Amino acid sequence: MELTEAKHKFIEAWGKLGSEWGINRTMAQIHALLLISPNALTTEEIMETLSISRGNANMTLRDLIGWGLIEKQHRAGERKEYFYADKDTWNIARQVAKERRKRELDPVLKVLEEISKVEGDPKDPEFATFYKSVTDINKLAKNVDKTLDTMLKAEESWFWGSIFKIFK
Amino acid sequence: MELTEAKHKFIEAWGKLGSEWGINRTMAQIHALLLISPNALTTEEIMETLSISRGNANMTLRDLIGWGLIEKQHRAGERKEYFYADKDTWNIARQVAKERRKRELDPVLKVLEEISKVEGDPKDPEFATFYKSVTDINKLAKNVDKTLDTMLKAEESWFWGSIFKIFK
DNA sequence: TTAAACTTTCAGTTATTATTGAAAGTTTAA
DNA sequence: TTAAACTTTCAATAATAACTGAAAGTTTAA
Repeated sequence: MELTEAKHKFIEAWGKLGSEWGINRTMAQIHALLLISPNALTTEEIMETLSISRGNANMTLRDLIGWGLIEKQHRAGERKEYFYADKDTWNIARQVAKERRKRELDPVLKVLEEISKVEGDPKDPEFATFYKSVTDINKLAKNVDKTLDTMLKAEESWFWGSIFKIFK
Repeated sequence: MELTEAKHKFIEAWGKLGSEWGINRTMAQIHALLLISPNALTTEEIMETLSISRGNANMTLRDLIGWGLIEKQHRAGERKEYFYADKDTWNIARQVAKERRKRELDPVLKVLEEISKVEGDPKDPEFATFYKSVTDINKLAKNVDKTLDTMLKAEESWFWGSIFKIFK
C-alpha cells in the first residue's frame, strides 16, 4: 500500500462512516484530510484536494469549527486563513460526544421527561405499555447521559482503564 | 399531558432522533409505535396510524425484522400478519449496537487495519502524521469494538453496574 | 481612497434518499 | 381451479439534503 492510496482510502472511509452516522460526507472528509495533514491547509488546498466548491468548503469549515474539531490559524504577513485539526483522538471522540449529546440526546431527554408525566389508568393496557416503555427508555437514556458525562471529564487512559476492568 | 398527545410526541421524537443518527424516520417511527403498543399490529393499522403507504410499511417492517427489533406473529385462523416489538430496552440497545457494529464499525476497522500497513519514511512528515493519526484512530476503534463486545454479552444490570463503578 | 486578496452568502441546481401506488406474486379455502 | 385476502416488488415521483458558483462583503496595504 502506497501513501497516496492510503490517504485516499482513509478519507473515503471516514466520509462513508460519517454519512452513516448522520454527519455529512464532506464534513467528515475535510476533517479526515486535516487529520492526516502535518500542516494547516488553506481553503484553496482543501477545495482542490477534495474537488469541492469554495462555498461548500467555506461552510463546512465553519461547521467543523462549530463542532470544536478544527481551528483557524493566522500567519504573520499573510491574508489567507489556514485550518488545522486537533489530532488527539481522545479529544476528538469527546468533542463529538459532547456536541451530539447537546444537539440530540438532551432534547430527547427533555421530551422523555415531559411525556413521562402523562396521566392515565394503570389498568388500561394502552396506558400501561406506553408508560413502561417510555420510562424504561428514559432510564436507559439517563444511563447513557451519565456515562457520557464521565467520558467528557475523563482522561483517556483512566476511562479505558475503567472500562477494561469490566473485562477483569 | 394526555395519552394520545404523549404517544404522538414519543413517535415524533423517536423518528427525529433516528434520522439524526442515520436511521430512517419511518423505521424509527414504526418501531416507536410498536414499542408503545400493547398488542401486535397489522400492516394496515400501521399504515393508517402513521399515514404511510403500503409499500413503505411493508419494506420498513421487513427492515426492522432484519435489525432484529420486531417479529411477525401469526394468529390461528387469520391470514393477516401481526407485528410486535421486543419491549426490553436493553435488548433493543444491544440489538442496535450489534447491527451497527456489523454494518459500519467492522468495515471501517478492516480499512484501518489495511491502511495501517502503509509503508514510508518515518522522517517524512506527510507519512508520519498519516501513520500516527491512523494508528491512533485504529486503537480507539478497537477499544470501542471491545466495549461493544462486552455490552453484547452483558446482562443489563451487570453492565451498568460496571460502568457506574467508574464513578466510584 | 482604491484595489487586490481574500471570505461569506445564498438562490438555484444537483444528488441522494425516501415514499408511493399499482401491478405482480403468494397463500388459503371452498 | 378460482378468487379473495393478503404480501411483495419496483419504476416513477416526491422530499430532503448537499453543493455550486457567482456576486456581495470584508480586510489590508499602498
